[in-house]
Amino acid sequence: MSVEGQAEPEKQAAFEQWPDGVSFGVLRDLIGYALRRAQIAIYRDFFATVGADGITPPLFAALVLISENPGINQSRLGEVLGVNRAAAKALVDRLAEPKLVERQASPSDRRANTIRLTPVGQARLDDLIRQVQAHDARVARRLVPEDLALLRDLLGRF
Amino acid sequence: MSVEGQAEPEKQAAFEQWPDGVSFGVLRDLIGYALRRAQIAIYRDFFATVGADGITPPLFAALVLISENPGINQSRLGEVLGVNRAAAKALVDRLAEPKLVERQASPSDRRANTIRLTPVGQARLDDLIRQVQAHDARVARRLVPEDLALLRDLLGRF
DNA sequence: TATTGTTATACTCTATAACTATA
DNA sequence: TATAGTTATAGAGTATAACAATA
Repeated sequence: MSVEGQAEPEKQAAFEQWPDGVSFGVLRDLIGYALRRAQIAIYRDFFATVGADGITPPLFAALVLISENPGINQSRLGEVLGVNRAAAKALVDRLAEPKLVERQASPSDRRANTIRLTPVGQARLDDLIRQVQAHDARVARRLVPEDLALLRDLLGRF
Repeated sequence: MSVEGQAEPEKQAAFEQWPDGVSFGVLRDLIGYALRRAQIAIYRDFFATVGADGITPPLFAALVLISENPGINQSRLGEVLGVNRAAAKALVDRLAEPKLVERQASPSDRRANTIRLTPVGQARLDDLIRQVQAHDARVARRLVPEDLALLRDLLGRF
């Protein structure tokens, strides 16, 4: 029921994995496209769960990697995440702005920064990890542990 | 060997699936992150194969769906692809500009456009399908058919 | 009232290219 | 020469919000 004079916010259409009544042609046979559709479904759940904090999947991954590898530099962080230096800098900027991470001059290489979490960042990450784990368990709820192990193995072959 | 006065274009660092020497912490256990890494690897191969034509994975998917469902309207196309109306319009615009698809007024609903491939678009898609199938087979080269069937089933459960 | 398409706007993600400082 | 970080720029992808036309 809409309040007079106020439009309802438009609801996002549900994402059906393979809707009926439409032909997918060759897309049905492409494993890359099956992966893409699964990813869309997972991202939607991620944003519904974690997104309110402004943390996106790439930012979450960066936070975890910085936490696990304190003192890592930006270029290496980018390599590990699969993005270039400029993109890695953008990620670190977005985490540094709210003071979740900080840059320090590297003692051994005056070109490089070392990146590490602040105490606030670590506390925040601890919370985020709980949220993301709940999200991950929810999207994988139809997979038993053996399925998950198998899936992990198969995905590792790309 | 660089020519004097000309810098080499910077090479993109290779994307190792799970590089050694760095700790992934909780990321190692999140199935959503395993999916994300597989997707990064697949996208890189897609762009190396097909990207020169300016066709991206979402545009390719839209082309196939329009081909398979001629006369589909933009809103429905968006629903099927998992994007909203505005994003669906942007995709159709990008395909209509080089005349791969065309909009026609719907005879039954004067609000709606029907979208279909042009002959040029269909010929182009036929070529693209060949390229994308080769790409898909290449990225899945370490998976036997039974693995692929299994993977498809597992991905369908998200 | 609800839906289709459109427009305006904004943000994330990512790349390329060129520059500075160091190595 | 090569590498780390930075800056400027650009483009893809996507969302929200509001509007007009039509259902």
